[in-house]
Amino acid sequence: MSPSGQRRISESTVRRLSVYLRFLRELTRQGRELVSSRQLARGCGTTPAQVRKDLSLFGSFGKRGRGYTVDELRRTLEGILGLGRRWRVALVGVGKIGSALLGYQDLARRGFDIAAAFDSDPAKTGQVVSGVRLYSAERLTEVVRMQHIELGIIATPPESAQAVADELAGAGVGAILNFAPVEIDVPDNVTVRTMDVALELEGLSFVLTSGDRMPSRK
Amino acid sequence: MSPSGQRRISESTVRRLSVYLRFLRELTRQGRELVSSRQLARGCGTTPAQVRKDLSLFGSFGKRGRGYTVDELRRTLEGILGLGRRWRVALVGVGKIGSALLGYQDLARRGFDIAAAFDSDPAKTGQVVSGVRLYSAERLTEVVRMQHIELGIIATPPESAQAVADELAGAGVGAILNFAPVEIDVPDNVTVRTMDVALELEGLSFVLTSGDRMPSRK
DNA sequence: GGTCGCTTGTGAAAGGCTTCACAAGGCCAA
DNA sequence: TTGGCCTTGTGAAGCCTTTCACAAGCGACC
Ligand SMILES: NC(=O)c1ccc[n+]([C@@H]2O[C@H](COP(=O)([O-])OP(=O)(O)OC[C@H]3O[C@@H](n4cnc5c(N)ncnc54)[C@H](O)[C@@H]3O)[C@@H](O)[C@H]2O)c1
Ligand SMILES: NC(=O)c1ccc[n+]([C@@H]2O[C@H](COP(=O)([O-])OP(=O)(O)OC[C@H]3O[C@@H](n4cnc5c(N)ncnc54)[C@H](O)[C@@H]3O)[C@@H](O)[C@H]2O)c1
Repeated sequence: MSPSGQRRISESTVRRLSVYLRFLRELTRQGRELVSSRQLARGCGTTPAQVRKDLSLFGSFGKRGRGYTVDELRRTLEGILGLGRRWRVALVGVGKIGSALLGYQDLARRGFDIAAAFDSDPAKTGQVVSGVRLYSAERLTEVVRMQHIELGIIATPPESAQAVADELAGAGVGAILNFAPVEIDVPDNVTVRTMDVALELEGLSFVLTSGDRMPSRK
Repeated sequence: MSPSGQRRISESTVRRLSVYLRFLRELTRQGRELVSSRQLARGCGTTPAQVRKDLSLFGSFGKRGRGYTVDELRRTLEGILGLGRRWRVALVGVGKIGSALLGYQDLARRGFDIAAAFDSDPAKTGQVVSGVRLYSAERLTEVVRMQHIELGIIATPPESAQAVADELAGAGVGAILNFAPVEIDVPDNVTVRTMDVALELEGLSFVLTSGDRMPSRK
């Protein structure tokens, strides 16, 4: 899929590719057949040149004078992002946010199956919620290994997050999405991304405060 | 707080400032008094030079040979980020994720009070959940104006997100945190940040796929 | 007071990302 | 076939961010 083996792709490019993909899926639903870099840019909050540059890092997918075939580009992006398969995900911590995620169908729609959930609260284990079995946290390593789970989501209180991350990493998980508002350390062969709601709000607070109702963003 | 009026501060800097702040609060809880740029960097996943450069955009807060005073730097960052006050937030959409957010105490702890929540489902309105009154979505503009709410959180299905954003913007909200996995358009005087869980997972999928599972260990 | 070890603040260099600008190519109508 | 119009793909330029490297400042101890 990527033409020249090892080009370093920036995180911002990858993020934009995901946004393009999200938009392309919407266009597919709408039955649109072709899309230009300009339209893509408009729908994704970026510029046409940026769209073309992002895509050109992986190959030539468009037709001059015409644009891109929605369906073809969608499949191409899925390939680039590694979405030509389904991913098995472990959810750790089935409290308020964990339960919401368990019932969140968009994850499965986009290729991520929560294969098992874990909680340290004995009252919760054993249940099946949204079709997912809830295991005791003690069985994490065992079940993750058995089910060849490659992604983990941490939805426990911050105090437990590091310990959970250690266990996920030890069990062979390659990447972790962390909802606990703390920085966590993992070995170099594991990737962590932290989503912190209040931190995002703080960013908005800064924008409103330093106040220059800025030229928006691109 | 910012020494020279209008320097443009990048989004990545602001994000790191929030991370530093989060870490400083933890150090405060631990009773630490001083912290160096190196320790800050270690705890926040960045480099000492980056920490110093970020802070230097706003002034000189440390003491050579010693480091930074935890408490002082914490308050300084709160000031820079506009957290020297509390923010009133409207939550729109009280479903699975909206309910989780209503019960999420970290928001209030970090300065963001959900002052009102809105849902289009008549069965939900009128209730008080986690101390927050649930209004009919029809009253959004009215209540947002009345209560001088400046921030909005969108937690409705993606189909409604744009309409809700329009209404929030029209009601005077200056910034929006959007949980619906769609790009939304707003006037230039409004800032939107979208949090898309599956999009983050896609980023992890890319990393695992393009897979130079790094040389890792030393 | 003087020396030593440590850390900040900051110009300058390096590196990376985005924007520009345009040649090349596709489509269509005449 | 030709001309007009449109869009891609891409080197190069421009801009921005990160990293480097070091003078200067601080505290401690002799
Ligand atoms: N509630 C929200 O809307 C929200 C939003 C974003 C992030 N978060 C973060 O997500 C995390 C969970 O928040 P919550 O509101 O769902 O809390 P919660 O208390 O409702 O749920 C936490 C769950 O984790 C379980 N748990 C605790 N330690 C565990 C361990 N070691 N292993 C397995 N399970 C364990 C608990 O039994 C509980 O069920 C927190 O870090 C919070 O900051 C919450
Ligand atoms: N469930 C999750 O874990 C999760 C996580 C991240 C993002 N999201 C996103 O958050 C949004 C909500 O997801 P959910 O799972 O909570 O769905 P949900 O169906 O449980 O809740 C949606 C709520 O929004 C209300 N609503 C619909 N239209 C409205 C309108 N115009 N005004 C006010 N309220 C309206 C509905 O009555 C319902 O209560 C979706 O966009 C989803 O993609 C969900």
